[in-house]
Amino acid sequence: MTDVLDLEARTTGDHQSESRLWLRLLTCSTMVEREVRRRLRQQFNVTLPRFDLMAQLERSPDGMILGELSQRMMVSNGNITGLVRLLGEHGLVATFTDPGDRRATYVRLTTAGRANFADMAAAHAGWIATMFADLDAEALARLMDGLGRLKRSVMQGERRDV
Amino acid sequence: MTDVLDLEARTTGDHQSESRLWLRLLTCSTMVEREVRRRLRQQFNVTLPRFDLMAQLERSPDGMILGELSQRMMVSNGNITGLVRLLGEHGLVATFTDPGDRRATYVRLTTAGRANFADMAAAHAGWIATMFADLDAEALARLMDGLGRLKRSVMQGERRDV
DNA sequence: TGGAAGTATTTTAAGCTTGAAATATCTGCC
DNA sequence: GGCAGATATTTCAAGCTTAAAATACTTCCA
Repeated sequence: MTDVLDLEARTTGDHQSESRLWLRLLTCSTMVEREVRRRLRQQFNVTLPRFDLMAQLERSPDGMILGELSQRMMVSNGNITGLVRLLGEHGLVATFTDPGDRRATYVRLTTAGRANFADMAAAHAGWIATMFADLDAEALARLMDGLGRLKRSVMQGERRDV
Repeated sequence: MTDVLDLEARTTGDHQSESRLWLRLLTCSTMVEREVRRRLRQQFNVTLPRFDLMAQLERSPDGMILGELSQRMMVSNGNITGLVRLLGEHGLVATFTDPGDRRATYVRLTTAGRANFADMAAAHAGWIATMFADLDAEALARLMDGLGRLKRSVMQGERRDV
């Protein structure tokens, strides 16, 4: 049904649907992110990047190398350096050098960090559930699937790029 | 089929599906945004916030008040002040005070700004289309719909909040 | 009229983020 | 052994972003 229109689009360079979808995706993500930032600050006096870093560490009880953290969080190495230093000063994470490779630094949550994060994570999940409340299980599943495809599509493009 | 599980989830405070969906949404949005930032910098030597601001102005040929810009871009007022000053110094936007309300400042694209933006916008649409290339028309429509619901759901929650 | 409350914007201080250059260490090969 | 290239991290300067306080102007109503 849309084949003719698709062909038209590809020849004339009309990319409206994609651009509009991107705009909406960005709007959703910004709205949720702003709200999460606001609540983290108000209720836990913590910033989103610090929360995100702790969330990554929570999944690796044995610690994680800085570079891996940087990859997973999709931010620069220099960024991680500063965040880890700050969290370290607050006693929420601890670092140690890999004895087998003295270039590498491992980070892990301290006991205090883990307890602190558990509180925040529970509240966080609640905020998200509230914001997503009007989506039923099927809508959630559909979105999950569509975004999965999008993720693969974007990664595919990046691979083509290199 | 999922009713029992849903009930279980609501009683025990399990919000996994929502949290996982949020994580995936954030990943997609970050990936696309990073790529757009990179290309804007490399190919046009411009930052994403400046591009976004010009994109807003492009839709209002007669100009827009700073506060409206701030609302539409979902950023703080102070942020807009700085961006507009910078773009003004580069001759891409011009500002003038509303004669009827001397508190308000209008901004609009200059001719140079409009021309500059047209180039960038065309390239931008192409990048997005490439990144979204593996999604057919139906997948695009489905995502558009799902994100529309999500957007309304989040806004609903914010309204409840006040 | 006068002033209280509201609105538009700017300023400020603190923190995040980046890309690129610099530093330190490791690995593999001769 | 020793050196070239790869890898892990830090430093740096520039720019973005925010919330809150300050400034400037407008509106409304007694």
